[in-house]
Amino acid sequence: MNPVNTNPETVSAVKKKMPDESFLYDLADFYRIFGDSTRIKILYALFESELCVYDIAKVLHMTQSAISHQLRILKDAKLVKFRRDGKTIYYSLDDDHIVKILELGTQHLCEE
Amino acid sequence: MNPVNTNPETVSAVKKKMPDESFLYDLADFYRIFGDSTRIKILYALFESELCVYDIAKVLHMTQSAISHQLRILKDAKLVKFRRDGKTIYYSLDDDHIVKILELGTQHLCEE
DNA sequence: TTGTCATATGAATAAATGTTCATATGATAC
DNA sequence: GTATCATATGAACATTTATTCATATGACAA
Repeated sequence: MNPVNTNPETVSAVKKKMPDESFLYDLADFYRIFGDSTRIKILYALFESELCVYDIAKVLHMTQSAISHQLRILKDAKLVKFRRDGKTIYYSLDDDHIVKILELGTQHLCEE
Repeated sequence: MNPVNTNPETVSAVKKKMPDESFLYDLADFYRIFGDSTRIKILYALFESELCVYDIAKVLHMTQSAISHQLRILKDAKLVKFRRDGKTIYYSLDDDHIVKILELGTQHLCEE
């Protein structure tokens, strides 16, 4: 049950260099947002043009409520921003890193 | 219930430029792997050094079984590779994009 | 104010996911 | 062969999470 063939020096060396717990949790939270196809689709849609909530729903063939819930998550993570025009609210991408992150993921997928 | 103030031309234009459904699902699946703190920790640990399963468990203060389950996911996604040395199996990072992706996430988190 | 449009949100449900526990596999030493 | 070490895996459980439905909010028009 208790392994013997381990390397204690390496373990403590790696432990020392590990980032803070809280940072690693924040990082995982950040990537989790990209880990849902609906949110990925919203980001790709907004990559082309700012869109109101109902138009995003039409592009994705989903309900307004489902889109609104996901936009809230994207908004909290500061991945999208919005502006109001009368009754309509237009959403758009809020960060240049997003495009780069999506591109790197694409690269990884295309090299197999 | 049925909104009137939408933009049909924009909707169809965005629809045309949207990537394939299957690609977007694959992309979400890829990012979902980064969206768990245990897997993020494993990746950061391997960033320093190749490690056997039980030493990863010691670094993260988790059970061997939990680590092994997560390594399977990372292996299937081709984010880690392994080599056998006798009874021991050493895991290491398998892709340069991983480091870049982790760096971009870090940048995003640090600019708030 | 009243009515309508656009969006947001709370509760409920169903599905996905991570960890634990027990056990299996696979390699080495005797 | 048997025993032991290192890792893998299946099933069960608990937690998280995405969508739906109904309803609330908030802005504009009449």
